[in-house]
Amino acid sequence: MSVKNARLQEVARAAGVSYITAWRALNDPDLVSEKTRAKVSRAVEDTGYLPNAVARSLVSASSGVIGAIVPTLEDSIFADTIQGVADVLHSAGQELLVGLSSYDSRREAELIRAFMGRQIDGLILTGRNHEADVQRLLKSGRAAVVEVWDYGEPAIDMLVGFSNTEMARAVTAFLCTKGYRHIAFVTVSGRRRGRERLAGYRKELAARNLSIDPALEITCAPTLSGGGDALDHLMALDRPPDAIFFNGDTIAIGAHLRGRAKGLTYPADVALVGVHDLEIARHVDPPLTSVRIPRYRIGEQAAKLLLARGQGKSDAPEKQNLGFEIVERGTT
Amino acid sequence: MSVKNARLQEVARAAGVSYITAWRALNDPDLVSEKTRAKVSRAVEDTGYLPNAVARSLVSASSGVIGAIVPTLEDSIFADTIQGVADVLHSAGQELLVGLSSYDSRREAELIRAFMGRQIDGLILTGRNHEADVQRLLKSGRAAVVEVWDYGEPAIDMLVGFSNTEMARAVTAFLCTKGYRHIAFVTVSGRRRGRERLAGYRKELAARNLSIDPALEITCAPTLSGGGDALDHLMALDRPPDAIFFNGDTIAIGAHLRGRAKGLTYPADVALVGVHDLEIARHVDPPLTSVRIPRYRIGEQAAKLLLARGQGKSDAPEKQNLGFEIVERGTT
DNA sequence: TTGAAAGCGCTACCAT
DNA sequence: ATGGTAGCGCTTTCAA
Repeated sequence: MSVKNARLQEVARAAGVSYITAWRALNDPDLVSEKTRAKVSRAVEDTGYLPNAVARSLVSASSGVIGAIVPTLEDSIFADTIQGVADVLHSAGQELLVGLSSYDSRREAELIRAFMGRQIDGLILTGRNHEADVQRLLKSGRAAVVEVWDYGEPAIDMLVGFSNTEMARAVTAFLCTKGYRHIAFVTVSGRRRGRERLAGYRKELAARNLSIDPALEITCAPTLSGGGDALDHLMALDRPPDAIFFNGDTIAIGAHLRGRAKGLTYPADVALVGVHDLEIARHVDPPLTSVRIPRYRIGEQAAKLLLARGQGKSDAPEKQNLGFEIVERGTT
Repeated sequence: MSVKNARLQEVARAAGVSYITAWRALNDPDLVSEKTRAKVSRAVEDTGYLPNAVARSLVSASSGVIGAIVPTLEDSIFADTIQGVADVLHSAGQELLVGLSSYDSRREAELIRAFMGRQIDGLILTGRNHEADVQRLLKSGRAAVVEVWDYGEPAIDMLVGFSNTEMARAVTAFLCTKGYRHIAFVTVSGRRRGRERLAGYRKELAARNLSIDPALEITCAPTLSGGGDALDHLMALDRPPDAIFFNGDTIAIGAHLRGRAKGLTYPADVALVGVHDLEIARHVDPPLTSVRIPRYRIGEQAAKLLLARGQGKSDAPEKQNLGFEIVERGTT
């Protein structure tokens, strides 16, 4: 059963040509006569030869592999980004090594080291917060690095995303403009991005001289139920919010459905905003106001930057702020 | 900026020991004196040495990498399986190469060849339908293979999943038992799994002497809107169905929301069943009857089989039927 | 406990 | 148009 792969040497023997000729027939066919080429490709068929990309990587010091590290694939958010990366890499014949950090920067660091040891050509990292130990490695230039999802300073090298702080400010400003004054902010526990957005929310309230009420800043589980629970909690306060900014559509939709079941009306009883603009946001009743984030494009662009860098097209650090868009619907 | 990685030779020099001693200090530390070990690990620090896993793979003929090919990450279905795979592999220090086939078996074949050329230790494939050209390669034993998601015959080697045909039969039988007699089946266009399930649905209807009405077998887009459109279409028929079996919760939920907006009542006007038991199924009103599929566990088990095979723990083909469970809720 | 050297399969540079 | 060979960085076998 377990058969060792034929090497190019075997192919050459089977074709009755020298090793180097067989090599050229495959890698530089113009330098080889028609007849020889035919013999070699028959021999390839017969032997079931498949080039050993590991040996190639060793000598060429470039692996044709890109690494991408995201926190999780369990919500579709980062999965969409990975899909974008994979689609671009496929067209360039590059492979994709995926690492899941579970929002743990130590685990991320392990993955970075493991990937670097495999001579990856490029690395895509989620966020700009990485363990101190790996900073030197990341900046060593052994692999091109793109940080994604969080546009800001400082960056290791290339950067593709949008500003979380700006986004949270913009949403808060939007709600204020609509007349809401007592705005809650709900985030998923233990995630850094939530903290950055919280800062934006606070900044905007401060800029408008609105008070920051700690009772309105809460966390919940990253599920529909979690969002529902957050809504229950907030609406039971002595002074419930008139608007709730959910840091994610999943929890926003969870709240929406829970509230509807309890007889709440949006936005009369309370206004709701989510983030990500998942398809479901358009399909609940009333549809959910949300923020469109270019999840797939972030991945696409990151991969394109890596490919361009690989071809030496650019050596200057590239930074792309892809922005976001508030999509106003019935819940506000 | 771009600095070449230190080789073990440099480390040895910096530590003032021979190459092989440095090697042993890192890979077989018991064979080396305490003092030497300390010197070497200091030298590793100083040089920023990171072992070259590519060179290791070349000589050891084993890469420490597993490949997994799924159709897409765009619905969370396969993303959950990948997450399961990654979680298991992480604990074993193996890396994960991900390939997305877009439901295209030629693209899958390309990915298989590319992955095999990289000397992967194991390969996880979605489904049992693979291009003829790669069958030989898959059976060559160069990498351990697990097919996932579709339990049945024949299999290349190992197998983890559940029977699509049985699942569709069981759902159809469940609906018949509840008294429904005019059951529609909605599947997403162009996906093989849908066809297998269609066969199960037909088989069960035939077994009960219920007529198979081609007008009730339709396809739709893989979105909430697609499901809504399917509902509209079916309910506008001269003789609309009394129950609809949606091959996926996304389209089922889309139909559910569309129907509610039009004033339909479930199950009085029509019964709905989905597949996958996404969290949202429990949160719509009335909650959606669905089929629980062990998506994450499929990935976990597949990875575990691969690891066990790698350690030579088993060489017999392993097949695991993880089953499914109909979760009855308010829409039936 | 330490050392020397062959070789994994390929690419690239030297030839003829 | 075809051929020989050094060497990528590591693991492993044989020796001391």
